[in-house]
Amino acid sequence: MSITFAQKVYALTRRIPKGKVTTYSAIAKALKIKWSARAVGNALNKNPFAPKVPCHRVVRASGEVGGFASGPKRKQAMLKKEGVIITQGRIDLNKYGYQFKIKS
DNA sequence: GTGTTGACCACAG
DNA sequence: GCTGTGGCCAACA
Repeated sequence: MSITFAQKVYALTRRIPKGKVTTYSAIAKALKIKWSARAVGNALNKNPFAPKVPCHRVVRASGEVGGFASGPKRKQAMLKKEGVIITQGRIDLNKYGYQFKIKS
């Protein structure tokens, strides 16, 4: 059984440290498909690993929480609980923006 | 196999 | 800052 794109997304999402957030683009980049954040969102949307994969830690490149299955409100509250300060529905990617290690 | 949809991003105006 | 356009990917009908 080969590792699929979605599997990689889940693996990386699970890797996100607490109190930090990442963007779909960041994950896409880590997967070498930076031009396809859509596929990342699609994989997370299905999110078969719902409780295992902290999809709420994944936000848009603009810092907006974007959309979530259980409602963005729900995710924002959780992020805030983790220590992420959200302002006007946005997250300071400058401070909480987590970046995956990308091999050259 | 084709067409549409989707939790998107980047660029131009 | 917003709108419109083009683009890639995966999954579903």
